Amino acid sequence: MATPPLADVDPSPGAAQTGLHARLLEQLGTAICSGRLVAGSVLYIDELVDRYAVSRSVVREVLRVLASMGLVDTRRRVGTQIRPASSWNVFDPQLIRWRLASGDRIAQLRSLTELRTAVEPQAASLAAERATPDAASDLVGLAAKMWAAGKAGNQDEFLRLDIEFHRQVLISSGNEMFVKLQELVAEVLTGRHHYELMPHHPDEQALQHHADVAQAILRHDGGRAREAMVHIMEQALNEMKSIWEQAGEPRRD
Amino acid sequence: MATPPLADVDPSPGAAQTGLHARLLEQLGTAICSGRLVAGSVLYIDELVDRYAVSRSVVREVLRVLASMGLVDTRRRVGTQIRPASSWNVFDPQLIRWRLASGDRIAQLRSLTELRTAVEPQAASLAAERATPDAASDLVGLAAKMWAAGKAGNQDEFLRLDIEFHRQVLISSGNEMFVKLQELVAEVLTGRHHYELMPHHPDEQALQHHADVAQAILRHDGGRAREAMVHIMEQALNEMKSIWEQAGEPRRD
DNA sequence: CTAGGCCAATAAATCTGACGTATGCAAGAA
DNA sequence: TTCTTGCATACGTCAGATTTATTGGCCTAG
Repeated sequence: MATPPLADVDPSPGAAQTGLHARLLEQLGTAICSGRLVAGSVLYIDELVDRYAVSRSVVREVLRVLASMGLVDTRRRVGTQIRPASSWNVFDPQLIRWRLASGDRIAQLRSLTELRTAVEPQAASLAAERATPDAASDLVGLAAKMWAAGKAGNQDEFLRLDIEFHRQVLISSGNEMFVKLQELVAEVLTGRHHYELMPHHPDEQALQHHADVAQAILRHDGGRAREAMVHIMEQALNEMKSIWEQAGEPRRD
Repeated sequence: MATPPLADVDPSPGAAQTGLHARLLEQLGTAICSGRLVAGSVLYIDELVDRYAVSRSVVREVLRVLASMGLVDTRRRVGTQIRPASSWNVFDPQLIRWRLASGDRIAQLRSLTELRTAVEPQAASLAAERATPDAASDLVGLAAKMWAAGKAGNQDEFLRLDIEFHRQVLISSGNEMFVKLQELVAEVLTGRHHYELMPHHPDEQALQHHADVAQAILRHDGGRAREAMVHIMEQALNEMKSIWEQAGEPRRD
């Protein structure tokens, strides 16, 4: 009932979305994630065809994708039912973006950060075992550049290097799932979703910890690499906490 | 060229697959994951329509789903291109199942286990902070039952309780992503995918560690909960290692 | 000979109408 | 009350047509 009327000639919400499929997917995906479409409620193909003025092909293809994400469940003679959040594939990048853009933003940010906190120390430890000498040297170099950028107060450059550093560590861990996870985190940190992000203070300690991680990996010292990374994560976790502890106020959508 | 001819009247590979959509999705998904369809190679809708004797609707809907998983990329005037493994959404449950059934089985098992090793200690720590008294008591009860089943040598029951125990810990962590992760792990452990799995020896130490985790959570002692869970993970990791270190032999597909 | 813009071939994107099919629900029988 | 049967329904699948974006070649101007 509270669903938007149509999206025929809507140019695009934030970033340009080309193609009817992508646009309808975005519409329905965000509607479900935001809770505008309540779990248990039912959609009908013909109804969507009318409401959004697109063909059945488009609607059906979108519903198939949403079903593969666990957002909906379509059955004969019943229609397409919205599934509860517990059924969603919360690791789907697309779904994560929708949730970050919705009211679940804080919860999603928290889940992702906690996951990162768990994974990166383990990744650092594995990297110490598996990193090639070249990769380890690159890490040491990156840490040095971070130090320079931090001292110079160059925040943009620092953020870029920071992300690159963590990416290299996760790649060196040799675990493809860790790498994919980092891509998600990087997207959030880059502010590609521009929600009020932390200023990202590079302080003395953080710089030292990054250097420690690089050194430990170079020396194949998994224990120290993990330990240093834990400290980095604690700091990141605290920064995030300051965000979501003050965040309880409502937002536009 | 090496792709199978058709799947029109193929009943089902392992488990019953109902509907043309599900069957074609399975076919293409496993073909890509197994490497039979090489990254970079191109498929055409009409070609698939002919080869599998299904309508364009079915093919298009399947390709949309595969695209949302990052397995393929379909562009106008070009066709549908198989994407490299680095682009895949390796957290998609469906994709994980395909990979577990393919030649990537060992690598997938390793990635998932390493991820689990990283996550569960963190989850135990968070659970110690957040678990309700009821949930914590249940955990203690579960640990006790595990002890009993372990002593009695009841392996099936032990496995069931083991999975339930870890599920409860992850649920109590309050992190939805952790829970989803556990669902994947449980699926593998249950042997629902029946690949030769470890015998799963419940030894004295493992039993003690589970009890320790439960006790620590009950007392809100995050540090000890994490520590005990680390021990459990080390043991699980070693069991897994014994699998993939001896596994280098070729398989049917 | 190179760079930039025009044009046609192509394969996906979208639309449309029809028919098949499983299935939830209710009416009727035991 | 319970079970069976039949029907209405909304998705599943099919077939064909049309539109549209893109690619790569071709041509002209520099």
